[in-house]
Amino acid sequence: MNPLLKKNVPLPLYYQIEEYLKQKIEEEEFEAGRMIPSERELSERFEVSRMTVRQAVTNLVNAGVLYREKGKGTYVAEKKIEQPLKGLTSFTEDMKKRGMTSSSRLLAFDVIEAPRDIREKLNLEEGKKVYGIQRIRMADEKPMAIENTFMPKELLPDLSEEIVQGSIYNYVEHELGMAISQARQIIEARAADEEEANYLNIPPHSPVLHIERKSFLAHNVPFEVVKSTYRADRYKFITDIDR
Amino acid sequence: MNPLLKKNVPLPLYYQIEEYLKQKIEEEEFEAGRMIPSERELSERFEVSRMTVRQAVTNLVNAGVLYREKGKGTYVAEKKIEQPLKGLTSFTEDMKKRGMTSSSRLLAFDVIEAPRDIREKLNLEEGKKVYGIQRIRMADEKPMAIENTFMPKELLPDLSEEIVQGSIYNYVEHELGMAISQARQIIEARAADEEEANYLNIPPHSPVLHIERKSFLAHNVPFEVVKSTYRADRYKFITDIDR
DNA sequence: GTTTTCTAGTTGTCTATACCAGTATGATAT
DNA sequence: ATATCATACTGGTATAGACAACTAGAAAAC
Repeated sequence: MNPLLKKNVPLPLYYQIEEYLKQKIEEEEFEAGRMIPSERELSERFEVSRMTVRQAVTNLVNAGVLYREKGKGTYVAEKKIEQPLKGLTSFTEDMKKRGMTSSSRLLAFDVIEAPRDIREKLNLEEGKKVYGIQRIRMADEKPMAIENTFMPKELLPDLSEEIVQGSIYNYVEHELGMAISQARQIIEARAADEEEANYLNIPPHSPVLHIERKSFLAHNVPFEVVKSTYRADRYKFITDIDR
Repeated sequence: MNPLLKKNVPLPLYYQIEEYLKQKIEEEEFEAGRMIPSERELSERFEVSRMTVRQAVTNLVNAGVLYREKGKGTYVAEKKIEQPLKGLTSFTEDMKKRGMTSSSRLLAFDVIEAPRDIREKLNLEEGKKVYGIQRIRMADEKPMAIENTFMPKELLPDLSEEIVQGSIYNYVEHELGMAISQARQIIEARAADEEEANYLNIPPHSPVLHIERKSFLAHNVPFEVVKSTYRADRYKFITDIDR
């Protein structure tokens, strides 16, 4: 029996071939732009039919790991550019990816009646309470952003300052079992007002990057509105687009 | 011969089956959440082998149109929510979506030796030529942004002012048959310099939104670098995130 | 009535084969 | 030297069948 594949294991052969190919690419035995063995070659080597090899290769082509050229061969694709901000990242994760340490100073943790714009953005009725959390976010010990977070009290009845000091997203996803599925961000340039300039330790009227993020749970339930003001001299927003 | 498929036409059978299924879904003969005929049923109806039907269905599953449940059947997926600004949009499309008319004033259309930063971003060797295109972008007849586009001459040897006045993306995709697959954008806030303020008709040192976009063709071939400067009082950047 | 077993139907995996359609290369004819 | 052709590769499409894994419901056993 061919020792390359385990035929007594419940893993499909095509899946094992996928793993084999991915590993060889990882080990750079098959390099980007180089051809991998042909389908017929692989089918002989693994002692499986060519259709089985094709299933493995097709999956990797769909995943963007390989690409085929008719009459020529199948090649290893260039790695996709790294997705720094794909998905939702917390400030902490974001700074970590940028190679900076992050810390934060809690300025306010209140339960307030939702102001009108927040109420509308969170689809709340008049009089409903929200958490209003204000923090200074620091990167490498220096101020990076002011962050104002609003979340409906009814969705998180037991939110505390301690939890806020840790990872709110972690708490929501793992403790409460709610998944944040989508978000929309609106990004604009502004001039810092006196208060912002003061907190961020920059001259008044300096340009700042203002980001408003609205996050949704499953079924498009609004979950939070975060208004952030970043120092423009320290922060650039990066976003990748796949078509 | 089975009249449902044209066997004397160069279109693959699996492709014709895909089209058939998509049409039935479009016509709501197969509704969301409802089961489509089984693979065996389809293979009999079309008088093709089941593997051919599977190829069609697999493609639609990968495209998110259908989903399979082992032992039960194959179902029509719910339509995805429309992504307003997902994907790469041209200035024209962007303004259209925002309900504004767009126009543009060409300030420069040059072929120049690539400056160092552009050369590095486009992976070009020293001395290679690039198009340098400068435009004022107007929305509702008023200045909205300054746009500086750089594209390698070798990728588009026959680019002309006329093409630039139209849709470059259209030209690239449909005339040249190259597909733009990915892009990265870096967004930051700045204070407008004298020249920018002048072109955009805003006070000097006003905040502006600076967006640098780098687009890629297939296989991560860099295709263009666009540096845009938007009036912050008129433009907000919106981005949606799916997890 | 409740539980278990059977059965028919579904998708999942896999084989062995065939022929088509592009590509590259070397032999051959000009 | 330069075309042209033959050939031997590559991936693309398609067949007919087999058995496995899973689901739902009907039939049988209790």
